[in-house]
Amino acid sequence: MAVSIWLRPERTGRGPSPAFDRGRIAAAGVALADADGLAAVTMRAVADSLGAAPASLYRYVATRDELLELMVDQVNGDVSYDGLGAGDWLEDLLALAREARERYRAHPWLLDGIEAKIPLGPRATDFLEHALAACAAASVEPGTAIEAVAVILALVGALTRAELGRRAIGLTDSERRQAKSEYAAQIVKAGDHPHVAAALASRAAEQATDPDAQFDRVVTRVLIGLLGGR
Amino acid sequence: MAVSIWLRPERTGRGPSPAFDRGRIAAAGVALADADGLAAVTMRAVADSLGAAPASLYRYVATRDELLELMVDQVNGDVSYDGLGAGDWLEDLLALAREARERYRAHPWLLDGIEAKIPLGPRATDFLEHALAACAAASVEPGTAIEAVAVILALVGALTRAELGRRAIGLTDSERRQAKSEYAAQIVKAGDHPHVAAALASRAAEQATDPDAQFDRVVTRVLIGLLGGR
DNA sequence: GGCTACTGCGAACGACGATCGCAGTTATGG
DNA sequence: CCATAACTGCGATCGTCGTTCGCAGTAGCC
Repeated sequence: MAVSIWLRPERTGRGPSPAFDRGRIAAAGVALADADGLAAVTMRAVADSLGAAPASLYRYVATRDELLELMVDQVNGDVSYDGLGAGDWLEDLLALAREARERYRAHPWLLDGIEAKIPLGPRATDFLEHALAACAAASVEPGTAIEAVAVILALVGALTRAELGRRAIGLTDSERRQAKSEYAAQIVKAGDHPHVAAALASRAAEQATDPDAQFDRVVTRVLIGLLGGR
Repeated sequence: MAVSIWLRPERTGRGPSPAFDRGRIAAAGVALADADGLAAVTMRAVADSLGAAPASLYRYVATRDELLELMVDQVNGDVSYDGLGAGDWLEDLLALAREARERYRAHPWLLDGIEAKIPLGPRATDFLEHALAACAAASVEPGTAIEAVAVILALVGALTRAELGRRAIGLTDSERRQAKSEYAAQIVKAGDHPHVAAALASRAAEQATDPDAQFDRVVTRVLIGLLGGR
């Protein structure tokens, strides 16, 4: 029950051939989100833009969240991997970063979230003030300081998210997490994506290592790299 | 019309004294979100947990999004700034990063978003595979490689978000963005938060500089710092 | 050719965010 | 001191949303 959409095969079998497929539905959703934001992606709107009835979508997608998952994956496909592996790794990663930036620029709704905008509430401003004061002590040019703080906050968010996600992959928490875990297992079994499989395996093994020490190490490295060595 | 909640004064004046205040409402929302996720934060649920009717909340908050804004700011207040400025800037920033991590750990819904979980769709796996291959070329230990990729993606997201936010602060886009801009102007005028004011001002001025070059510079620095120099 | 597993979908349900107007309450000003 | 004005909480309600159910039609399988 509630298995991940990537493990469920696309339509095949006995009845009449389906009018659409996951790709077309995802594309319709992406078009709506690009035009009017994530909130405009309602089941009715997607169905309308496809010339179908709302209820029909549920033949392809179990829930709206799955539709969003389809949209994210669709957008993740707009990446060119040409010319990778020719130069050094730094160039490769920079190129991938640029690709990711293009993705976010073209589809800003990917960044939609509760902390999406630059945080500017009163207490957030307090935090920002202290962080910028520390940056000033590092004699960072003020123009890039606020960028640096944004990087730090995103970095912390990513590490925390990774930490929470690690538990999700390792342990069987809720059903939904277990579904994700099953898909990860299938990636490992499939054999393509060897690096991803290795990372997932080592991630499960590394579960015992101290995440706090790793956190400090990563943050320190990034800060030194970003703001200059001591 | 549609002015930011931080510019609107909390209740005062003639009528009967209000039963709650923004702080209590925000706390109720945070409690619900901590317990059952962001989706559990409905106007009815918050009102119920406060012993009030749903319609009453709209005396304190114009919309549900404003309630979420209140919640985020409330949570941003759970930060200790003690001992800052004593050591060097690196220690200060690391301490602030740890504070932020505690915040995310205590309130995981802050990280809720469309790309919140570790992306594991088929096309996302392709991207991950290429990025991890580049990390392998840099001879990063596989356990931290996937962490590094998460950092890179978050970094790109933050920079892009900052880029989009920069336009929002500088230009008068929609009404909502303009409201944020007005609050930024008030921060500058108020005089406390001098570093934030300076950053906002320089950000407006720096609008003409090439964001792409800055992007490459920041990403390169972080990558070198994170994965080792060449 | 009948059985079976599919198809799209009309109609409906419950929950949600938000609005409106009303009765009650309190500070203010003449 | 009281009338007025500006607030209060809130019952009732509206439109929209995600989702479900059952039905009529269709295509492959034995």
